Amino acid sequence: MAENGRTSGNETLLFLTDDQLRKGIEAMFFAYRGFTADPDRILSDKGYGRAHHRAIHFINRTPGTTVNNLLSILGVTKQSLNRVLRTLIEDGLVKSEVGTRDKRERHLYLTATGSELEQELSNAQRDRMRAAFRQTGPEAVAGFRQVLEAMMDSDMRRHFARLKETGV
Amino acid sequence: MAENGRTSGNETLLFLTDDQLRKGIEAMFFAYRGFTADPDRILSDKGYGRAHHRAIHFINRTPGTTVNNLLSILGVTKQSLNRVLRTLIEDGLVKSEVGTRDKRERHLYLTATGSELEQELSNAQRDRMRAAFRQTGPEAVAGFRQVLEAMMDSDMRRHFARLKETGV
DNA sequence: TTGGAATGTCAACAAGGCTGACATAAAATC
DNA sequence: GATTTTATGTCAGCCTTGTTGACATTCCAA
Repeated sequence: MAENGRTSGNETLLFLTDDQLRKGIEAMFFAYRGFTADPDRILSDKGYGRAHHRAIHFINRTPGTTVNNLLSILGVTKQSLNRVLRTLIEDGLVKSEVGTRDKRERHLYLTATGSELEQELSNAQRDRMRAAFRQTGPEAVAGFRQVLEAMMDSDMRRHFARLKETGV
Repeated sequence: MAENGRTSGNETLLFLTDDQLRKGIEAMFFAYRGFTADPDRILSDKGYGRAHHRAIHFINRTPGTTVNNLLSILGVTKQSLNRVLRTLIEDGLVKSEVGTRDKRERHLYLTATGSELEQELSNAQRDRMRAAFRQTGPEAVAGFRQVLEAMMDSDMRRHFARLKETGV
């Protein structure tokens, strides 16, 4: 057994028992399904998938971002991202502009149509998150955010922290 | 704009601004990657994927569960689950027993080998969760769990609640 | 000038979702 | 007893989204 909920100082930490940790794990599993359910529905109507949503979300968040930066945020291969970007560009949701300083780079932006879809997706996702936040209150929300941030890999935490500063 | 962080009663709810909600959304995205990262590494070494992990996890949690029950927890099609179960049974990680009362049903159990893998996976996942819980403290953990539960679809919340009672 | 970085593209493949169709056995119902 | 429904398995085929490997282009930088 890896953990019994007690520290060496004999202080009982009930929230660290295997049982509590398992509940946290299962909560993450079930909640993530809810988290993606609404956008998934909207996307599948339009012939897109979760990968398109992710690309659209982060292009919206950091307009003009390069492909490489997006790759490192999304953690996929360039071939995989490229397939998604190609369809989004073909469909006129994303535009790709050759860099001025460095012409190798492509800077990515949402078009008006792309922004519309982004709004639709993020409204749906925010609605659910808002309901959950409202229902549980600010202290729960603070805890929620703290635990999630502590659970990230350091690379992802870096991206998250950078995005946090870019407020609306 | 869908939300401005104020109620009709003019009470400012800073944690409900679009910006706060967006941070919650991005936190979920990045944290889920961390959440699955360690098991994914272990699984890919053995030629399995996340789908196998999910099956193994819930068979371990409710030994003797039927295929139908597992389907409803996992939210996939029987064809999809069957493919995963078949390989797990062939590889001797899961055993399937015909029901005694209802002989149409198959009851699923982990074998000793299956239990070993389950332990390895859940230890890895718990290690990360434990580190995050320890780092943030019991109040944050309580909030984390509350918000996640509020974010679930009602079907999933039902499953979650049922599993919660089955303590270790 | 040469090396390396950023990007794109082509091909092939795998996991794991999906639908639809069909088979079987057993339970439930009429 | 006959019929219908349920639980499960299986086959075939499709889609999305991930992977690796190979190769071309462009262009910055040493």
